[in-house]
Amino acid sequence: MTREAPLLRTDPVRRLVDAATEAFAERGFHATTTRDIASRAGMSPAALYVHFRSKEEVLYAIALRGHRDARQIVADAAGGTSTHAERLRAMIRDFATWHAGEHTMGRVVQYELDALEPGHRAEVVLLRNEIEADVLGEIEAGVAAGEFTTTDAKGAALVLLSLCVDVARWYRADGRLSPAQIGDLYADTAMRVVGCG
Amino acid sequence: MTREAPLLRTDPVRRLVDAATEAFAERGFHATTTRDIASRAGMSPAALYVHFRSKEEVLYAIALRGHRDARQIVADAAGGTSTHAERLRAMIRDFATWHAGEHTMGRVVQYELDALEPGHRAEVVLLRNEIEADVLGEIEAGVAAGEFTTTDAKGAALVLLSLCVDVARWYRADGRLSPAQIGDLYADTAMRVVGCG
DNA sequence: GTCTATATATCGATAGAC
DNA sequence: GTCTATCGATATATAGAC
Repeated sequence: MTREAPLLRTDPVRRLVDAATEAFAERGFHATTTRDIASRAGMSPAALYVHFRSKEEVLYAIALRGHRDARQIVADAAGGTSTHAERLRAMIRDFATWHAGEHTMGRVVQYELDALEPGHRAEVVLLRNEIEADVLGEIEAGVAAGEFTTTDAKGAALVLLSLCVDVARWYRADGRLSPAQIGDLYADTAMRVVGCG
Repeated sequence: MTREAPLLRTDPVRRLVDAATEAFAERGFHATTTRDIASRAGMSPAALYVHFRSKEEVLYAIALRGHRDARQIVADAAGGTSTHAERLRAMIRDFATWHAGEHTMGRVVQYELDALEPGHRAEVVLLRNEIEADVLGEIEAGVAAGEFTTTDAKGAALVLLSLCVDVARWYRADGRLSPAQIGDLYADTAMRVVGCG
């Protein structure tokens, strides 16, 4: 059995990425200084450049991790249940819950993409397209199976994805609804939007 | 009859506000330089400070105008029709259409508020609360009148307002849907969400 | 009220010791 | 791999001529 990697808490790359995620979410990419990121990670200003070539590369690392996590959430929710209604419910519930619980990551992932270099941005857009295709595919399958009555599957997919993403904008930890409650509200809303039940 | 004000096109304050709105929407408040704003308005870097005390004051002027416009859109839509369903339809349709057609202003209004100084921010939040109260009030009135079947008026209001706001994030002029089509899609969605028809 | 020129501060990124 | 020190570029905002 091989040795484990160093503890996550002491992994400098992980510490820098986590620190940058918080900073970017609070103040935005352009308003965040590399000094601030390094300081939050308990390092000197120069330490960031040992692990990343630029501030933009830190954002790229965050965007990749965030989109891969989100994609996994949706893909996992799509498996394991039988009806299209239950699958769509689970997808929207978990995607909305993720944007609430991980709103710090979500805010960076959804609102700082324009700060990525074109090549990095294009890579991230591919992951976004996969998530959108997952949701649209489930709606269209439900319509084909007679579970949903909507005549505008694309419109319904647009509405539901937009709703989930916007949770990252307005969610506050001290608000009225918990992430799980938001997930339930949005799953119910999804059923109404596609015309189910 | 008194003289008219100077032509809008030559009003330097208006030119600076319009230039700043475009710049903030494209690159964000912090990434926009005062040189860029002045240059877009056809002025020297120093000219901005003749009309505004700081870059933040330009954002404040934009945020006030944007929120007042949006509030007016919703208030106007709430008048002139008879049923609560028609009123809510009109409110959501026009609010969504505004965020599409005025997506440049909408993006600044919805995503750059954190850059405002606390006092200015508080003022703008008051206007936002009025819009939210308008929508929630209409839903609750519709429920009381037996037009809507939802048992969660606050949840429905949250969902509908979030949907409309997020249009400013994803809308592109070269996209599949026109502002009017988005308005119709969202008005239909509103009826499904509150349980009407 | 607009300009040119610049004061002052701070940024991203690098150099070199350890 | 982390640090201190700093370079070069660029930012907001101001001074003073016209």
